[in-house]
Amino acid sequence: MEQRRAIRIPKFRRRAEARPDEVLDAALDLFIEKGFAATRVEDIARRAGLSKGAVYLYFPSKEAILEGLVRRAIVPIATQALSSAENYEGDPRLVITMVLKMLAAKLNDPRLLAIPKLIVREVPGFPELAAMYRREVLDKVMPVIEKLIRNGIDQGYLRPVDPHLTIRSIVGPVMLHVAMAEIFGITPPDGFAIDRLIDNHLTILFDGLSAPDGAKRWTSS
Amino acid sequence: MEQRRAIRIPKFRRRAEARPDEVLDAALDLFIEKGFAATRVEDIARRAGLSKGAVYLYFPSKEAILEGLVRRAIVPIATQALSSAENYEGDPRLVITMVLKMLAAKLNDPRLLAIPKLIVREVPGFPELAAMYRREVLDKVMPVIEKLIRNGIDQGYLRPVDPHLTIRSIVGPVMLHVAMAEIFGITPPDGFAIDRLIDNHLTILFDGLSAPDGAKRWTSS
DNA sequence: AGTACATAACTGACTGGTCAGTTATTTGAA
DNA sequence: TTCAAATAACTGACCAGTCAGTTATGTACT
Repeated sequence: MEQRRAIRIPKFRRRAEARPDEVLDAALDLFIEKGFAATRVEDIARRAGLSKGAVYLYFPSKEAILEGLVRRAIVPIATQALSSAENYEGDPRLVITMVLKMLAAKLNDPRLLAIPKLIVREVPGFPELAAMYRREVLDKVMPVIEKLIRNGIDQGYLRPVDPHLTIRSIVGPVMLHVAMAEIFGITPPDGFAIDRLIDNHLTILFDGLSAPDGAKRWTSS
Repeated sequence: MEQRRAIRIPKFRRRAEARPDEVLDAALDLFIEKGFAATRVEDIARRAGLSKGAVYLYFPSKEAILEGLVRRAIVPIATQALSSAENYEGDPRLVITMVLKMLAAKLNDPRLLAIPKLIVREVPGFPELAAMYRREVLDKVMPVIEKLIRNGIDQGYLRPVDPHLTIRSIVGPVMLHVAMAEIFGITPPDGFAIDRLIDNHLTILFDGLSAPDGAKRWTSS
């Protein structure tokens, strides 16, 4: 009808392979803003420049959109993290430092941070989501870290700890830092400060909280 | 259960001060089971032995039920944790150990664990909930722990770390352990094992992950 | 080049069901 | 007899998913 000048906006695009990604982008924006339950499929459609019906040409249900979203965001990160740590032989503290810093960088991007938030939030009503995340990410990443720790112990870099449980000691503080900032808005006085957090955390993680002088080695129970 | 003979179950109870608590109990059960959004007010009423309308005699809205629930569960715990740690002067590692074990015990109770889960889940659609939790719990508990750490440093028990950030190093691993078990069903081979986790965590927290021999003190960056 | 048919891409009104909150009415304790 | 306590039927709004119809694009034939 009206194409004013040179450029025309095509209304249909045949072979529209880009569409699913556009829908996913729009959905992520809205899920971040209002959460899964509170965003209507029609809103997603609108933002993607489509009608509601068209969305259902690409995704069978609203949940499928969420699942697609998570899968798209997750898989590349998991493989990246894996490549850093796999087949590494040396001081595991170097890899742990690297991986944590990489993780922190990722978590600075709101669009990536949104994914774990969505998972945590929607799990009760959508268990397959957690199952997928576990299958695609955790079941791949955790064994690698575990092996890293085990090697570190065998080679005398680390004290003999439980490798499986120690994963929580490595990652937990970072997660809690993010969660506190996100959920309760609790940050250090100088802002999010994730780099300072990681430095502080690594110091404690590797060398312990106890003062070296006068403090006997700690024994639990 | 049902009494056939002498005693009769009064159908109305005037001045029913017990009612709000009964509604809260019922609501908690259902929120644990299906989450906030998916439980209907009528279900809550039914389980409390009331009609839907009656619930609205005691609570102005569904959200008010959630808020009441959280407040009722939270406040006693916060004060209890506080009394353990306040005005303590001595090796802070003892208190930290105690508080973590107490925390772990609490988190074993599904009805208590449900509260933070509900908060995390419902924050996006109900920010006052997070604000309340922060006001009533975190803003009271965190400064106490921070002071504990500061004292520990001053008295030579602990190395000089950032007290505010170190809170995450203390609590984070426990939280992550719980979260992993709850959300993804990931536990050690021998079950939830929170006690073993805490032992492993405290060892690392106080004495560090590094092997004492041959390993130079860790310096970040 | 123009015309006709084919089909992929898309639309938006509609349906069926759900559910928070309201209200007219009933119950029973005092 | 009175009235707070409780009920059950009702209202209004919402929204995921459907589908009959529309529009843009491709193709084949002349």
